[in-house]
Amino acid sequence: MNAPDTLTPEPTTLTAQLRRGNLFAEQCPSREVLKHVTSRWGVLVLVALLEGTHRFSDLRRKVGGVSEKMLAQTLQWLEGDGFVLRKSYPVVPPHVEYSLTPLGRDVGLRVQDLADWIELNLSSILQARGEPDRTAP
Amino acid sequence: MNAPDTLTPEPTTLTAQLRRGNLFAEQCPSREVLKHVTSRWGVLVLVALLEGTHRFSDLRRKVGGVSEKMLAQTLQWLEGDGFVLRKSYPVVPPHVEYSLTPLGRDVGLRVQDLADWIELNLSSILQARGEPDRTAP
DNA sequence: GTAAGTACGCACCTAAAGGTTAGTACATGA
DNA sequence: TCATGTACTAACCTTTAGGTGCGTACTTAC
Repeated sequence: MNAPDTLTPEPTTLTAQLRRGNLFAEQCPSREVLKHVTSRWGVLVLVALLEGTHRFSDLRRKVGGVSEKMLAQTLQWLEGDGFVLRKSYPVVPPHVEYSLTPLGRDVGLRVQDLADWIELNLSSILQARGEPDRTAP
Repeated sequence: MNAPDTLTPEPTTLTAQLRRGNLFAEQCPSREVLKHVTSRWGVLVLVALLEGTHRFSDLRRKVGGVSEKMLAQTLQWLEGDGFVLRKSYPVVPPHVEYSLTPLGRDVGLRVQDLADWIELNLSSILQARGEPDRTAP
């Protein structure tokens, strides 16, 4: 099942592999992107922004527990990857709006799908965990 | 700290919130599960196991860059959450097989969906990043 | 007059993730 | 006989994610 490296199981070219990205390869840039998207706050920010444009402090209030520093950093990561669009208005009390790019909406949906699944199946998971399901009646 | 508790934005009961899980709530156990699933190696292990049962060292070889320690720990996390089934045969060179539970297959599929999307759209992302797309001809 | 809100940057610090090395108890192959 | 593979654990160390607090340049509201 697990193929020794001597034989290439899939007939893909090197460039095709690079173009596609291969998460199993250690040095693949896709690992970085995955890290941003699945980071502790990245997930929550993406899901939050799926609901629409938010300002910085809106996000801060919505995502329970983020520090300002991490929120800023996460937004910069996601902006750098082309998932988030930052629009700042040069008014005197700062005003900045964050929204998702089309690319961001795409990942966001998949992340949300995962997040929703976990939320919905939480009690099953906790039961499997052996931790008595305290949510049960 | 955040969100005045005085106003409840959504008319859900406390038990419903607990049963469902709410990732935006700081102390919700779903955060833990999400952490395991979206951890650096958790993602890759889940995707790898979707292809079928693997032995420890098969996984180690397949997932580029994992240390034995982290692989073991990740597998224990996922086993603890009821996503992974560990079957050990008490033979003299140790033999252990890892596979997904039905619950695990469910999350795995969503994680794979996300992973696949990133792999496929990698070059668009890298372009958005401003990093010249080195995969282009 | 001052307290609060805005969107951060900077500096410092802790906790946790992650890596490295060694060791185990045998069996098989060179 | 020595090396290698197996599935780990324990001890130790490094790196980084993440948190805390401070400052800012104003404005609005109390």
